[in-house]
Amino acid sequence: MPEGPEIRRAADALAAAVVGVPLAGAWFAFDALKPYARRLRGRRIEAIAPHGKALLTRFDNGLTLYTHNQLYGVWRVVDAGQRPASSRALRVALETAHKGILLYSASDIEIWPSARVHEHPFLARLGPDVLDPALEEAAVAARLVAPRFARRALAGLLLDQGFLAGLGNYLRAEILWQARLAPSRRPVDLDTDACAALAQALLGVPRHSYRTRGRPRGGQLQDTPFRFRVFERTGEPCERCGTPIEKRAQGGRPLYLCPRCQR
DNA sequence: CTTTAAACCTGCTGGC
DNA sequence: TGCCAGCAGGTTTAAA
Repeated sequence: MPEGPEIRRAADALAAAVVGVPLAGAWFAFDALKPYARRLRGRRIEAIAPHGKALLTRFDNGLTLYTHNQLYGVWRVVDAGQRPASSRALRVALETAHKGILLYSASDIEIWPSARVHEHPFLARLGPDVLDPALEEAAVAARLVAPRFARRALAGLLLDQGFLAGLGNYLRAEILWQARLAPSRRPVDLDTDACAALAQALLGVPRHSYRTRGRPRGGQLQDTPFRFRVFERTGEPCERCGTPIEKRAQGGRPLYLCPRCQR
C-alpha cells in the first residue's frame, strides 16, 4: 500500500533479485496475459523501474509488464520454486533459476510493447517522477506556477499524479508541514521564497522517505530515520510550536496539519 | 476550471 | 469464532 518511496524501494529489491538473469518460468493469473507466459521463458528482465506509483518491468523481447498496486498489491521476492502460503491471490510469478518475484492482489496488470507503453492511459498523464534523481527544484518551482497548476489548492494539487507522480496522502501532509503551508494555499498566492521552500519540500521529503523509511538498508543509517511529523498524529504536539496536530477531511481523505505553523 | 462525491479494486481492523 | 461495516497511504468518473 505504497506511495512513491515504497514503490521505488520495492522495485530496487525486485531488480536486485532477477534483472539480467534468464527466466525459468513466467505465470499470470489473468486469462488475457496467460499467452505471454510462453514467450517470456528464457528471456531476461532488463529493468524494473517505477513511474510514480506504477511499475514497469521491461523484458528483452520488446514487451513491458505494467503493474499498479493501488492500495493492496504486494510484491514478494522468494527463492526459486517457492510459493509462500498466503490468503492473497497470486497474480504474477516471474522466476529465474535462483529467485522468484511474486505479485499478489493487484488488479491493474497489463503487458504492452515496450516502445508504446508510455501511451498507456495512466502513464501518459503522469507528471515527472518526484524521485527521479534528475528532477531539480527549479523545475518543480516552475511547474508550480505553470498555468494548469498555479490556481489549484495545494491539498488537491499534491495528490494529482499529473502534477508530480509518486506523492500520496502521507507525503502530502508531511510536505505541507515541512513547507509551513496551509492546504488551502495556491501556488499563485505564494511569494518566491514560499514557492522555493515548497519546491524544496516536494523533492526533499519523498527523497528522505525513500532513503530512510522502514528498515535501514546496507548496514548503517546515513541520516535520521524518517518519521511522521503530522501524519496520523492527531492531538500530539507539533514538533515546532507545540500546537496539537489536527485531522481534517480534505479531498475525501484525511489530512493532518499544524493549524498554527501552516498558514 | 476547480473541487467534491461516489464508485471500484482488495485487504485489514474493530465491533457485535 | 464469524460476519459486517468502515476505513485505507489509490484512481477514475461524473457532477456540483
